[in-house]
Amino acid sequence: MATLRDVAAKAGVSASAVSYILRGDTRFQADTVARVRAAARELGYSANLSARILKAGRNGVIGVAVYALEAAQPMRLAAAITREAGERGLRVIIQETANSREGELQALERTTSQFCDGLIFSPARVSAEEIRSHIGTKPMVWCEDFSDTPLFDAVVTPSFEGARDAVRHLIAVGCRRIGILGIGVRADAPDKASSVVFAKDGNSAFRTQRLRGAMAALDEAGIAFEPDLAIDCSWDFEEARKAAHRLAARSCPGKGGLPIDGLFCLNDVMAIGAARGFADRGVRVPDDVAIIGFDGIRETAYTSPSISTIAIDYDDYARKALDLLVARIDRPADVNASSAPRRLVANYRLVQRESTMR
Amino acid sequence: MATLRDVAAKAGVSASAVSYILRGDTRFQADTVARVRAAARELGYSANLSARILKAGRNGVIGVAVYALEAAQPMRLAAAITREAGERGLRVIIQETANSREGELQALERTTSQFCDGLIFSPARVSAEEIRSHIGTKPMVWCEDFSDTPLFDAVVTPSFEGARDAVRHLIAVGCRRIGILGIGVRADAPDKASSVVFAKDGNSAFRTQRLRGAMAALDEAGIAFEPDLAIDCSWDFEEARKAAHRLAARSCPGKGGLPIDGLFCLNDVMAIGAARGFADRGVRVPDDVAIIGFDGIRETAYTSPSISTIAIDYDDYARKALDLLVARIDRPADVNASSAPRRLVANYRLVQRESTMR
DNA sequence: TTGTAAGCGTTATCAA
DNA sequence: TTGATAACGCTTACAA
Repeated sequence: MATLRDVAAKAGVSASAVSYILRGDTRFQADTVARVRAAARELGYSANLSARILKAGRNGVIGVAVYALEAAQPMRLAAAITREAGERGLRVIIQETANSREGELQALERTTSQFCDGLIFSPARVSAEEIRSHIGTKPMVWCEDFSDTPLFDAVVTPSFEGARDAVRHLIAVGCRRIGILGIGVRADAPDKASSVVFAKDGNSAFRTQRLRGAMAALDEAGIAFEPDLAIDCSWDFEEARKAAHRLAARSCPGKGGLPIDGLFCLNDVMAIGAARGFADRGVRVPDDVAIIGFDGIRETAYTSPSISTIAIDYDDYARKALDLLVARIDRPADVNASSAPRRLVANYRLVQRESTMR
Repeated sequence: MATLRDVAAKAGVSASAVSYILRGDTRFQADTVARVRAAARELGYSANLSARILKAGRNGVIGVAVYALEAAQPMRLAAAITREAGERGLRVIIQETANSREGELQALERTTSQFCDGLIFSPARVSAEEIRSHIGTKPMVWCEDFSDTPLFDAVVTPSFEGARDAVRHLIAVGCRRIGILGIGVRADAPDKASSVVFAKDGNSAFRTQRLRGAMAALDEAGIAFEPDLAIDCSWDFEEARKAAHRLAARSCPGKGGLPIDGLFCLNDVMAIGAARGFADRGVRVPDDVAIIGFDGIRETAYTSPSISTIAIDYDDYARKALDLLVARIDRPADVNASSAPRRLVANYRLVQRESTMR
């Protein structure tokens, strides 16, 4: 492939002149500029980004690490970041962490971080301090960080508010016995009945936020929170489906034998799974149980019935993440080190679909 | 971040010794090796991959370019490649091309190609010659290339065989009036009725293959191909849904007013969309129309009804793509240039689900 | 068994 | 207005 020197030789100037001119430096003579541009075009020259980041410390590439390439929500965000970055003249590369500590460390200390000006990441298995020690001064935006003493800029989902609106919506369409699917019960917690429900793993404070938002909505409607209806479930289609099977099997003195008439799922994947699980057992959605999810992944519009959800505005999320990241990338290292981390909240809206149409 | 020199200084050896030792060279004294390893660990050293590829031309990273980060099929493959590469000690980065010429060129001449030892890619808007001129001698595996005179190694989906099996299956469950959804009618083709059906865009020979496979199955069963039942449709959920609406509206002298009793969709996304479209109109799947898709994306198992499909073995696909790529990466440049491109075919199997259970 | 030195393709400093 | 030149962090002959 053509290098700077090839272009320089062809245009009859020095390599440094080519470097300057191609990056838009204006202090060269018009005909020199023209010659260089022509030579570059003819040779199909394109700057080597590895060399560029090595020397200049920047190359206009943003790295995004996601826990799974096949998970709708993180890829929705990654796609939004790619689009938004493109409009700002930045390129994006994606890497999978497989939700493992090893995968996250790989992304941090090798691949992604080394090719990029900055990272967008939602770590779950590596602490903030470790991250800092791995990436040094390289800017990072930590998605969904709710730490009290954050080390990084963050964008977060309005988990509390969104969850509250979701449950308010269920109540508004007539639900009174509302289940919550996908809570994490801490293994060492005394009992679920004490209403002390915790996230089971890593940095999933947002799960707790969603739970609290749901409980707030119940509370304001004067509906008692029934710990029995807060159902532990991993955030996964098949698990949610099985959970729905169990719910359908649970007999109850009330009507229809079903313990609930509304179900708030802490994410959309579970909502889709639960809907499928109810369909398996002849439970009608929304007639017997209304369902609402959280995230706003595309699939919620495609299922039958389609699923109501708290749709996060991922374009807004991406915009905010890039604002934060680019600000740090553009800032001189010293002032960067001394600027306090900021936390921005993404927009959202409730989308009503068939699963709560009644 | 710690560099080779930092480690060398700490261990009291030269930088080259560190480089050799950390890459497993055995000819150093045991205690030197131990000192270097210890120093590297304490400093949290990790080789800079940009520097490495710049100097050595290799860094153990594979680039995958996909047309959309939110499309199930390419991401299924990207995930499989990531896993398989991980087992071989390689890392993977992903980039989106947005199915645009500009996006594909970006991936080729900038981002992905510059950070990687090789590329896995399914270009649609850039010709083989252009690609060659952009990436030079960098190895690439072209997914779904059916060219008669290939310039690159390729892995392909068994489109003909899979499609034939799909339609054979519809026939086996009793379908006789079989629609085919998602053909591309070439704008300048004389008429569809002449059975000359072409791909509309870029390098989508696999579409033609699927169509031919379907027709072969009809043929061997003695069922005449009815051009009227070959339905043009972009490979997209909403378009397929609308196509199903139109089919449901089409009156017919036969039974139930429906012109078809089976539908082969050239990919799964359309199959899911068509199923949803039929549900919208009260057409029962599989009772009124049996549906089968192609690809084997995860979502086919999740919908209601679940969708039968030709499930491509993407793990096998990934393995084959990496075999081809790694062979070229490991080969010296000269012998590489003179080895003819190879084409491998991925495994597949038919998965029967509710949409054809009858 | 280890070190020296050149160079991968850039960018940035300084001089001309 | 332009051009040498020295890095960036690494690998790899070649010397010692």
